[in-house]
Amino acid sequence: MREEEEPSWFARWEEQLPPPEELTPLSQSLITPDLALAFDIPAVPNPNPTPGSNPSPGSLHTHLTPSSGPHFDPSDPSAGASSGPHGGCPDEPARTLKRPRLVWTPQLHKRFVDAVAHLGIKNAVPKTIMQLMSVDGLTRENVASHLQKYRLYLKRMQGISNGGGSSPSGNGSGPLSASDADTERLFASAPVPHHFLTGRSPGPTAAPDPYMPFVPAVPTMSTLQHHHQQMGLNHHQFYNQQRSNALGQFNGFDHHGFLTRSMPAQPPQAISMHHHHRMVGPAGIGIMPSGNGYMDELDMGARGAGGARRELTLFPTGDH
DNA sequence: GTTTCAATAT
DNA sequence: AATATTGAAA
Repeated sequence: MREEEEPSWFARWEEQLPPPEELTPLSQSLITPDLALAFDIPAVPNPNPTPGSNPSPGSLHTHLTPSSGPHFDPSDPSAGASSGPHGGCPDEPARTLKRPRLVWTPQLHKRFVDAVAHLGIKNAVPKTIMQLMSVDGLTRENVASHLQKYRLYLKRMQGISNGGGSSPSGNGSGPLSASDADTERLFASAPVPHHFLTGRSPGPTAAPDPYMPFVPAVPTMSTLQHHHQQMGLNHHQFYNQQRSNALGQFNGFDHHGFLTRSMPAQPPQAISMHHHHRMVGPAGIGIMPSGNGYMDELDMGARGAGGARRELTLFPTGDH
């Protein structure tokens, strides 16, 4: 890809090759974890970082998916760093990397619900929701998938409130238990705007909902979707985006250096806020005595007192 | 061509 | 069960 090659480059082609250790992590991504296991490749042996000290399950981030995707070999510090001084391979080999599956933490879900609430159910489509949430690393399909499930949940809720006395789990025949699902807990962790259930949208004439979360002026479709390719972002969002770039490009880990070098053990998956709060729970598993079982420390955290919204990211951060 | 949505796959 | 991926329809 560079045109300034010497005539005899072929004599020294080896020099261009990256050191072996830079190649290793790639192999991990090229084969599925299953295959790796099947062939006894020690690629992904131990996702378990710190067994000793509980990373506090009550903690806000660090929801490690038990069997999440690519793991970055902790023993390979220089992994993924790539593109040395030569700049041989400038960027994102990561685009093709399979990203770990998203875990919808209550915080994430909260943003989701807020976004949906402000768009109105009619305008709430994956792309728009995603934009409003402005969580970097979050993809449209992530949202689409969640939205699908959320709609089912809402439908169930409607069904209950109208007709029957069945539990939200939709199991008509079942007793009205609180459901066996985590889903219930997750969805219960965020208030469901009433108009969601009535199926109408909070038009301009609608009664003032208690929802006026972020973005002072509710961005309309028109507001959102112009600007060039990079997508319509309102000023707030644009601000947020630009410092972490990505969104469009992301797909892999640009932040590799950090990921692989600094905190190999950090689940690349969890969601983190850019602040240093710590729900230091008692040694016991973090069970918050709140009604719904979730602390919503971030409910306030999401919005700075000054109105500035903190960035939410799926990437590991220095958050310690 | 892009995005949504429901179905289906992991 | 939770999320991802797919494919038809908008």
